[in-house]
Amino acid sequence: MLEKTFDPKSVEPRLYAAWEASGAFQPSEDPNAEPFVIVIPPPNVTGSLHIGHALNNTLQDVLTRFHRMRGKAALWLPGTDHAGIATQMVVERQLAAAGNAGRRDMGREAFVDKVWEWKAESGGTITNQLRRLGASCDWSRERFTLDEGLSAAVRKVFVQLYKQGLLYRDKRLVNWDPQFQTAISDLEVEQKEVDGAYWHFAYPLADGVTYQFPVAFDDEGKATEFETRDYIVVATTRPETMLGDTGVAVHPTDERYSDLVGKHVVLPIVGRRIPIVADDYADPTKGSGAVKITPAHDFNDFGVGKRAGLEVINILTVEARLNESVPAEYQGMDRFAARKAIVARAEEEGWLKEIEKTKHMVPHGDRSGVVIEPFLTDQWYVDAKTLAQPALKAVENGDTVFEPRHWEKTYFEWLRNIEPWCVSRQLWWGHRIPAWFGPKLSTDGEAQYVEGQFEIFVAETEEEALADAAAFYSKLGFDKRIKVLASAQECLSDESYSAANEIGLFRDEDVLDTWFSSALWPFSTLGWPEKTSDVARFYPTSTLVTGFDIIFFWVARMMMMGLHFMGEVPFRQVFINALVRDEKGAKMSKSKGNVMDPLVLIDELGCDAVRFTMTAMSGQARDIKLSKQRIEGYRNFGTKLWNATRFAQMNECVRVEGFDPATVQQPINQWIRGETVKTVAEVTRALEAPEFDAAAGALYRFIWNVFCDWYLELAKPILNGDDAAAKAETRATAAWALDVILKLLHPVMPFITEELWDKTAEVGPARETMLISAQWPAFPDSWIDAEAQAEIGWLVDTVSEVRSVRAEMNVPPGAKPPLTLIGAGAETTARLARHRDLLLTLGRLGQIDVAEAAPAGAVPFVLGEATAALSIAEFIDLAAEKARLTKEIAGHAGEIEKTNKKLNNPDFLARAKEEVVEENRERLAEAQAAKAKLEAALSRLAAVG
RNA sequence: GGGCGGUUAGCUCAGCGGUAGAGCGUCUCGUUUACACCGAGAGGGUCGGGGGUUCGAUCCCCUCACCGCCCACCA
Repeated sequence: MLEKTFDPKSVEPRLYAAWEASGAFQPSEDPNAEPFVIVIPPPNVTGSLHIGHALNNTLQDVLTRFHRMRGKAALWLPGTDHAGIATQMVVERQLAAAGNAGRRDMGREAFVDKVWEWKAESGGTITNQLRRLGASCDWSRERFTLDEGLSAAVRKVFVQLYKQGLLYRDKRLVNWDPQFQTAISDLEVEQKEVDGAYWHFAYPLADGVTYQFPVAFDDEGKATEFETRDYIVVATTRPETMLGDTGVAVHPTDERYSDLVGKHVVLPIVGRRIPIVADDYADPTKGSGAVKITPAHDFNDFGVGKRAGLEVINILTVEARLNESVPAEYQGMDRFAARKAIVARAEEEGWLKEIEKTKHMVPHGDRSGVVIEPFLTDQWYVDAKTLAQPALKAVENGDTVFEPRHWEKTYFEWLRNIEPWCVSRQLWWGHRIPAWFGPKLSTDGEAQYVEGQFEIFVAETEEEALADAAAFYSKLGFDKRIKVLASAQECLSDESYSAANEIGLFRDEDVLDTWFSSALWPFSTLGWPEKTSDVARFYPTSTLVTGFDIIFFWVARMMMMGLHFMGEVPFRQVFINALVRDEKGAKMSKSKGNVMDPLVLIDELGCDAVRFTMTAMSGQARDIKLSKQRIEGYRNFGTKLWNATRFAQMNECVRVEGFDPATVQQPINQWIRGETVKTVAEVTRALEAPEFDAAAGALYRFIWNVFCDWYLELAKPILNGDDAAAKAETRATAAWALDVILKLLHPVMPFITEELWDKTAEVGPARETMLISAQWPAFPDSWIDAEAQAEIGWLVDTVSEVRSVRAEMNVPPGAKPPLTLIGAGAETTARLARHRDLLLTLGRLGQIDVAEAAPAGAVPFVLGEATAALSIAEFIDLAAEKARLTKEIAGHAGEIEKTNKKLNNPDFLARAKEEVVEENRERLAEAQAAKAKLEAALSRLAAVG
């Protein structure tokens, strides 16, 4: 006998181990089995399972289990991401906490070793947590973005893109993160609104130049008053950058300044003469209309500088301190300290004209949280624009479909406006860039280094790079030995070249953006570039389930790389799941303290409850507001199923070998057979779509409101009755329906269903497989019996009406009043005869009669063509009953009026579909009949009262 | 400044051209031998405002308002 409630804590680990041991997580080897493949969005190896993972991975597992049960070769391929910056940060922090040397003191090799050590110890956290969620991943295929095979894939991709001209090195402004001292991509920059100011500076004109500046205007906006100025005003939100100014720009059509173009100003503090140039970028309506230009530290200014041929002066160090290009007193100063110092100096010297407080958007690093600096460096870029074209086309023509569809717009929008992707990072933890630099040598006469310039050799291995270099240099006439040196410094030293008669190469120090390796995930995990059977069988994958926050970071890039290297989309469908928020709709964050830990929830309420909640709520477009109460409700749902099974067990509802539901005779069994078939169809349809919430809803309603609330209640009289045949049939049907329920519910609630699958096999025929490997049900529509549906529908209505009247009239539960049917047709009379016992029990009735007229003092209600009357004279409250009847009549009257209006409208009759018109006619007739009956009852009542 | 969502019962959300739904909460009743993590019943909505299309609009179109998110180099 089952315990009174399900105990998830003891069951979950046991069943998970059993599933894994059974080999069910691995895809079927059957060559005829159609593959169904999901690659997991690899969580950061530093991560731990949060509620978003719980949602995302539940949905993936639901799909995987569903398709597995449908006989597909289901593969859910798991793995983790090395997460460059995040992981490096974690380990650095840990080193610091333990009082160890920092990474720069340790050196690269030692530090990277440390990270691997950390990974070996703690890297398994998240995958173990996925197991607790019940994730049926094929762990034998688990991958890591930095493992041997994936590294080979990364190298191959890098080299090929380079050779195809789709990956190149370029010197341009990048988003520089001074905290991590690395470049980051546009996507890793977050604009945040902060309090700031426009500081208006007056830059003095050089060479004694003056001009007339308008200060008063008439109604038409014409200048009426001028003042003579020997300065030009510029505004800035970043005063410290003025030390790197190399020009002032005004708009070419701005008459106020037209005489000044070509003149110069003398930059305060620095004393540099810098030109005033005309450029469309300057907006005459903003500020003074004149703008200072700092090409090395502003993306716009960089463009202006290029067009106007201005000097580019970098004034910052990698830590965003002022460097040696600024006057000595400011060197080494932090950028924000410098800002204050410059403003103070400007005020003191009188060239600070105004401070205008404002809020403005400032770029911040998404991981470091510090203000990003535009910084001029050499970096590697991927020509994303070119790669984006096939990725756009593939979604445009439906090779890959987003669900919900509207996310495609977001995808298009980004890809159509895509910028080159900066893929190099000045970090240590990651895929080291397979590029080697050699000296640029002058080719006329004696070998000479060309200062600061390099030849680049991109190759998958050092040997290849050396060979490439040897070929290259010998072609130029330098027949030297080529060797790889440890550092750039060594390589640059002329002595080593001259003395040893060799050319030194050094490998690029940088690593690749983590997303570079993630972009290859759908094929690299299958073994590419090796020609593995997995690649052949499982690419392209079926469905990708992920959050909208990484459509750009990940989805779009996988599309680009997948199409480019595999010639096919990486997945057929992208299911975008919502973002989980707290019950008030706020984003969960540790700092807000509103985080719901899925593992705690699993501990408290069971994994199945958490999973069902995630599935049921996944329909929400953008946000899921999660409350614990909701999860409790679904925990209760599990308990309900548990107890229904317990009831079945107590009543010896045992599965019968060879039982054929098609042959059942009892109306309730025919009926539940039909309801079961309908539910199978609906759940199957919903999971195919996938519409997870629809699947969960159908399961919930069927199991609770149909199977438990009605079928089991209707079965009770038979199960307790004397009709042995009916009893046996009902037992077998109940067991059958329960089996179907377990199968249908298994993808969403795997643990409780597997446990019940096992427990219900203690008697009856043995199970051939665990539920996880059982076959998904499918039944013919012919099993839906219209007559049984109608009959049980009538039964349910009758019981509901009786209960409703009893409750409204406050009839004590113990009272067993008689019920009289008046005007019942042959069919109703027959149904009554068949289900008399049921009606007596469920309606708590004393007896049921068929009569010509209602007995005196009976409370009437309409039941199809008949009227039913409940004899409860002793409990009747005349006023209450009058009120009840009056309200019912009013309801029907409203209905009649509305329907009449429609049916009297010739346009409606002429244009509406015939079945709609017919439906309205029926509705009218029914309402009229019901109203008449109730009115008669009301008048009888009035006569009595 | 562009783009995308949302606005339906007290709360959280389904529905998306033909009689407004669910869960939770509320109220009433109930220890009937599966389940109080339960059962029975009830109340509760001019489907954000305004136009339009249609025989008919919560659903389609336009417009406004409010909420949220994403993208964007404006001093």
